[in-house]
Amino acid sequence: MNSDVHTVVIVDDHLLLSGSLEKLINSFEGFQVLFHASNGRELQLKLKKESKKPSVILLDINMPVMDGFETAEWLTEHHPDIKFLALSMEDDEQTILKMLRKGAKGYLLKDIHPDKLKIALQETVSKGFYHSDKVATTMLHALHNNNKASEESFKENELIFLQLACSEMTYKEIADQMNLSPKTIDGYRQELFNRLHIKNRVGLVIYALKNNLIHI
Amino acid sequence: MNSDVHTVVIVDDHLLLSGSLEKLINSFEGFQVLFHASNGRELQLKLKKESKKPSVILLDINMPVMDGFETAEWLTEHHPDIKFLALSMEDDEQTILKMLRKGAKGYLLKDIHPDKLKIALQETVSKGFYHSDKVATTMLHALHNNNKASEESFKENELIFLQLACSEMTYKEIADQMNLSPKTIDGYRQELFNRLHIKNRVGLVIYALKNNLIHI
DNA sequence: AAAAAAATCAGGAAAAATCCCCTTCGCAAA
DNA sequence: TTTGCGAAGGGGATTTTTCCTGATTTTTTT
Repeated sequence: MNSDVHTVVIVDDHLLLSGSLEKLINSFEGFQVLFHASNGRELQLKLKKESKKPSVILLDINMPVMDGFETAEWLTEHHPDIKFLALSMEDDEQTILKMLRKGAKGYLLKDIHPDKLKIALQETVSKGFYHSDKVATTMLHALHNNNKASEESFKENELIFLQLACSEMTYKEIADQMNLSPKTIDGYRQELFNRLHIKNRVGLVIYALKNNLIHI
Repeated sequence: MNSDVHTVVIVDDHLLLSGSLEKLINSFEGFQVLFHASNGRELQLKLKKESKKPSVILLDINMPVMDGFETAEWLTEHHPDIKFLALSMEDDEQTILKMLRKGAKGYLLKDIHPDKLKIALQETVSKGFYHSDKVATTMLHALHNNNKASEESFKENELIFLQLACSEMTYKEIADQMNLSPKTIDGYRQELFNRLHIKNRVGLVIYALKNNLIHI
């Protein structure tokens, strides 16, 4: 294994994808898969054990135990020298931006052509980042109307309320759970209805689901 | 290409998965990928054009244009000699049973180990089917309490109501839409609450989402 | 055709959700 | 110091949801 071979680590809970992805990447000239992990926790352990550090990490977002967001934070904090690319099926703006803000050097959708993956890996090691046209467009779009971003950014309590609202709890029960007055909860509700242009609690649930604010 | 090589076709809209899966399958002794399709419609066209018929088809469920269910029906109808395995991330009982009823020779979860895929392909060509422990258990479970199945089977109007209830419409508006009295709608609601053990409309929405009765 | 079962619809009431306008408090900017 | 702002909370009214019980009509079974 000579020194100009770049090593890759795959973090994904779908064994079939990570296993076959390994075959694909090993077929790319100049790239070699070092190991897999099926979640962030496992990645932490294996990085500690391995003496060799990977050139690039392919990081899935939806994983059990420790998901892509947490893992991205940890990587940026503890291994700022290792570049990582997010790899996900979600193509919504919020998710993409969130991963890029957490330090991802690029964002790959799982339905890209295998050749694109090769290009992404090559550019990541050579230029330090890779942004597909779609992601670049998304970033521009986000910059362009960050006014709309305010509509879709939530305060901590709003997020908690949002998640509890997507359950069978009554508002009174939610108020108890959050140690707040039912009237305060009513305030959160009204504010969100206005901001998101929705008419009732079902709309709230649908919104939260569509925007990956909760997952069921 | 000698005659004891079994050919495989992959139907999946995630190019990255199907592309890398091809590498994996080609590395299995005795197996060779014939071609891909990214949905059922494309499969139809390519099967017509190709003179060679595949031994096995790996069929994803969630696809645009023509999904796995439709494709399974078409295959069973027009190519009963081609065996196909369902390949999906959904592990809920309803989906598994639905695919098996439509003629799938097995059901593979996308998080299986690559070695399992090899075994599945081998058993499918040799024995004609492959059922993992998990799927076998699910089938037994389904047979065991098909009473519960009645809990989870819906009449036409119940399904329509369920879908409309997952919107911002009031029950009165739903009644108008369905040309029924609001009191009838109230009856549907009450009946579903009892049968599904849920307490309010949010529970209904969550249930519908979890069981793929609607998709947003 | 008669009986049974299922679907549709109603009355009435309590609980929850929704809406609108208002007060207080703390904190920070002017 | 005053002014302004946002978060927490309140009063009170209306609409919608939820629940329970019973009646009528339609469909199915016998």
